[in-house]
Amino acid sequence: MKFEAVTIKHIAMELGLSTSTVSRALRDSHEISQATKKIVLDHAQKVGFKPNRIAQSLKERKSLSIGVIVCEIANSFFSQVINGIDSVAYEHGYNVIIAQSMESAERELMNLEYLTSSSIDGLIISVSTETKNFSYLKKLHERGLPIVFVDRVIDDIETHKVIADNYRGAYKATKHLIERGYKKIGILSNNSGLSISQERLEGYRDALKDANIPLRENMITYCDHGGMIYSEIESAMKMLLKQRVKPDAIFAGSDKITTGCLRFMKQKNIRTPQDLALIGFSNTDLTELLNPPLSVIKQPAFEMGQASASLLLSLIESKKPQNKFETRIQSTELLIRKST
Amino acid sequence: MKFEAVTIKHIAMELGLSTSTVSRALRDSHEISQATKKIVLDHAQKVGFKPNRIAQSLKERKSLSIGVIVCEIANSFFSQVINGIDSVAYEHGYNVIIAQSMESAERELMNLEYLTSSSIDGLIISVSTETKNFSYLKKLHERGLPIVFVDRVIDDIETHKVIADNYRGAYKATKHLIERGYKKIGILSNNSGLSISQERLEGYRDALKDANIPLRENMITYCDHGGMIYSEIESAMKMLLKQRVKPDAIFAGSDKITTGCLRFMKQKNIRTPQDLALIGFSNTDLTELLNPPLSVIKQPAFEMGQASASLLLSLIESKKPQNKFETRIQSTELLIRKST
DNA sequence: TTTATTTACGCAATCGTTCCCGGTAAATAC
DNA sequence: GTATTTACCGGGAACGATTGCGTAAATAAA
Repeated sequence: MKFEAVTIKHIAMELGLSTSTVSRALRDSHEISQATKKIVLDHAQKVGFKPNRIAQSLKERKSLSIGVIVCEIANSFFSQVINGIDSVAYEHGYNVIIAQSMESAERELMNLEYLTSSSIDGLIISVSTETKNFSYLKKLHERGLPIVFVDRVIDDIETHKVIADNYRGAYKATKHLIERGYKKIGILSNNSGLSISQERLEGYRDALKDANIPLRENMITYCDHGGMIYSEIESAMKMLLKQRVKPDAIFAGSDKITTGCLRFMKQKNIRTPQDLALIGFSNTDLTELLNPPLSVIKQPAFEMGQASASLLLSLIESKKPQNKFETRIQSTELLIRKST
Repeated sequence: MKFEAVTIKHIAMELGLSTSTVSRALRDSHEISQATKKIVLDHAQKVGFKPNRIAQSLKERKSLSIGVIVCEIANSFFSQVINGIDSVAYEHGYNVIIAQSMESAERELMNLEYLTSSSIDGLIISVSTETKNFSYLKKLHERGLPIVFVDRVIDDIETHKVIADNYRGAYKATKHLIERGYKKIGILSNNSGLSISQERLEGYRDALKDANIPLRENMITYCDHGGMIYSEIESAMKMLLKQRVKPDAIFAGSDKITTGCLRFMKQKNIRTPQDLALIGFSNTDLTELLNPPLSVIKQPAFEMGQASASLLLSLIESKKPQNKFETRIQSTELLIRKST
């Protein structure tokens, strides 16, 4: 099935003009008389002419579309980020092409190759938990592809980055637990390779230190797939709970891990917060409706998406290569509810 | 900033061949000798040649990308649908370009114009609650743009449609409430213009009829923006509760309405299910963790996305214009929990 | 009246691929 | 030894829009 569109050539033929005149008239060039412009514009309107963006892209050597790679769309945090990206991109006439890595480095690489086959002007990416080899990304960056990292960043690559204040978020959450009297705080961290994990762990560590609570290494567990697989949360929790000194509170390192943790506790009939308190990073707007209403650290996901899109667009539209890059750190919000 | 890519022309120059030979070698044409093919392929591999999709699109007159318009990405149902679409599209080498209507007919139209300016090969759309005028969509369809409707369909336009079994879902939910002893069942329907609303309302009506419970028209309320605005849920609930015959159960017509309803009940200290039972359509995977765990009708969102994508691709890739269209009705799942 | 300048438009190249036509050599058939 | 086929490759025209350059006519300046 073909969708036959009206082209500039058709208009030129029908009006007995050249394609250049039509093109210029449509772009309101000063080289075309008002009379001709009117004729062209009216006719274009009548036949419903829409410039072919593909042809424009080829000519202008840009596609007016940006690629976005996240681990999963159906994740409240990332869907909000995408929402923010979309809002800014749309205003500037850019398309947003979305791809999901599903936390797989292999799928991420495939998406990367796919998106960059000359069809995107820039990339916003939040790397997968599995990603250890950044060489392809680095090569793309060196070859001049504008890239902005959001949430999960890579230190090695110098470009704009947009993150939540993970350190302070984790610090505040841990401090809050301590103030509530919890001293044995277990942590279910995301994959240890991720920037967010390291920052959040650091906030946790410092909050304990500042409260003079000794850090127990066996209170720290990792969910290598970011909670994508429920069993890893299960085994992390089991590990924490079978120790001689059991935790009295849990700090969860991501959206999926937080809700997964609650699911585990419910299954095992562990009461919250009486038996075990729970706080975690989360961006679902349902947390206050949960049982118990969950204390969470909420990230400004929508704003992060907006920021990364506008940074990317500035990169794309700047004439000369940039070398001054910024890392935007957006503050998190601590919402205290019944679970702590 | 430009991102200089290797072209077929570069390879031709460096190898002392013509562009046609290189192109044919890369496409494994029988007109090229094995030796030449190997030389070209090796060199292309070495310099990291990626065909320019924009140029291919222009030449082949197709963009290998499909447009998706939903009301909101950050909605569990639609993000799952998109996930399904993405999975199929990706396998077939298609890009997915996503746009959000935010339940606004105006934004929907803008998205439509934008996506169809020759840059998409087909469209998957779930119309907004506000959409009353389908003429633009119809015109596009008549001009040959392959379109598949998902979830919220338009009867007037004959093409493939993918929906959940809204009628049976609503019927089962209502029947379940009746079996539990609830007889005064209020309904918070989505916008009355939507196909899903009508189908769900019909299921509700028939279930009451089959149980010989008289239908009270004042038990039916509408949320015109699909729960996008919390206040409409609030006023609908207030309306239901101030009647002389108050409902003893609520059936909510969409994801946002269901959780909004629970939010309202929590705010007003209405106990569920003692004071008021609640069941609704919802696709969040958190419903069992809510307080109380929510009984819901769950739609096969991911599968619906997959189905609509494969139907669209079949439409796109069929040589001749189709005139046999199917409406795929996928069954819903009734999950009974504590709220009823 | 002659020359310079402006106005308004057409020609043709370009972006990167693909593909229809050829063309030339070697290989085979007659 | 000629005719025909086969294998292999290049030239060049598309796809649709943009734009530098050239040029006729119209106007202004000399």
